[in-house]
Amino acid sequence: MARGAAQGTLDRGRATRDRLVAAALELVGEVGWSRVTTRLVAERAGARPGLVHYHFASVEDLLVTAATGVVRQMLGDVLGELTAHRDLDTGLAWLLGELGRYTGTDPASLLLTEAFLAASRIPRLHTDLGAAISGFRAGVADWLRGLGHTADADAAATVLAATIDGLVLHRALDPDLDPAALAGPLHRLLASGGGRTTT
Amino acid sequence: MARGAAQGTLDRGRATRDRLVAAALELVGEVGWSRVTTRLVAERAGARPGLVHYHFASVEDLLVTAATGVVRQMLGDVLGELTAHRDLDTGLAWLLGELGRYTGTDPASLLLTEAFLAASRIPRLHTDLGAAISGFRAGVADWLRGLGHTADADAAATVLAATIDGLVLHRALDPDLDPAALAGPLHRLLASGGGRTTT
DNA sequence: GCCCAATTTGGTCGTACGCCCAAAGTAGCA
DNA sequence: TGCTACTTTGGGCGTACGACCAAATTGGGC
Repeated sequence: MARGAAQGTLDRGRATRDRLVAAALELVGEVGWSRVTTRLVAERAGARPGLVHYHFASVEDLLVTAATGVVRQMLGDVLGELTAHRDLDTGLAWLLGELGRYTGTDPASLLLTEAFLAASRIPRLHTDLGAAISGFRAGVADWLRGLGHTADADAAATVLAATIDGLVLHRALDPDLDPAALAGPLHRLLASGGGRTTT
Repeated sequence: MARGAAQGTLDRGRATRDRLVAAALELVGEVGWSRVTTRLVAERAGARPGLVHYHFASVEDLLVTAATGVVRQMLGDVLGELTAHRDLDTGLAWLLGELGRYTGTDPASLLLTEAFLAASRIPRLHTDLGAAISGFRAGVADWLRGLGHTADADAAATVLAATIDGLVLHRALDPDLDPAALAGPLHRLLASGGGRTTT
């Protein structure tokens, strides 16, 4: 669809395509996944409606492409920064601070939830998103093991990943919910020592 | 809109209204909140499209009414059964077993997530759902305090509530995710003792 | 057995949608 | 400079939607 010829023209097409993707991402957060339309994307991207169907097979194709890319990058960035911390306290503090930046009602938070939901009805998105989440969990588990968590790093990482998304969800309904106030319970969750790890 | 007259006719109207609500709930899970249409609800309920706008001001009004009712009842039931357990171990085991019944792709799970998402764009739903969640958290915190959790019951309850919804979300993408395997970390999370509760 | 309010019917109106396509435009390459 | 592939334009087709309403129907109260 865009392969094997001149360079400059290809670059122009790529730039337009990227603008369409960016516009789609904004709109998913603003109006919701299923209310993103050909004409809406085109208007936001400063293009004609017909262009959308030149670059993408369908509106759904555009949305899946956009969502997969941005979620993968988001999870990758968080994992990279989190695992750069060499102890649980500072890592958790950073994570909770980062979580505070997502109010649950901003476009990025909504996009994440919309993508989860859409994945249950779109096989390709289901596969790609599942792989991204799985990778995130594995990375967190490795980080925990590196910090000396010997008992159930995989389970702890799974709970942490779910909790993060759950908090984004709940913060949308309760703006007063402060992630930083949850450090105590979460620290216990991620610590492997304590009185009950094997039984 | 349906007040102050004969009984039998009112009952008939109520029954029809209930059928519309039930149909709407099913469809939200099947096709998604924003793809539920007047005609779809009517067909599922075995009624004519015009009826929807006799009983409800709009399709959105119908969806908000339906979702608020069912989520409130769902949270109430879970809270009631959970707090009936008099120790952490059996309570947590029951909760994780119950969680196993929601695959994340069944209509009930999807409805919950759809409602969360829709609440960010519909003020009335935002208010009602926020109150329901807040009540759930408070109930869980009370339960924990009753079990001797003295340090940070509110924070622990908040994390637990978020984790539950997060797990429903993640299970939709990963059917192999077994809630029962997460008892260890979650038990640490909810226990108040341990080595780090005050600092 | 009649009356009237509650309920249901069946159809219409205007709008917006996704997808498609023929034609025009644009820019590297020979 | 002319060729060719890539990109963009602008409009059109068929479909489905939400909302609305006048007329018909139903059934309990008098």
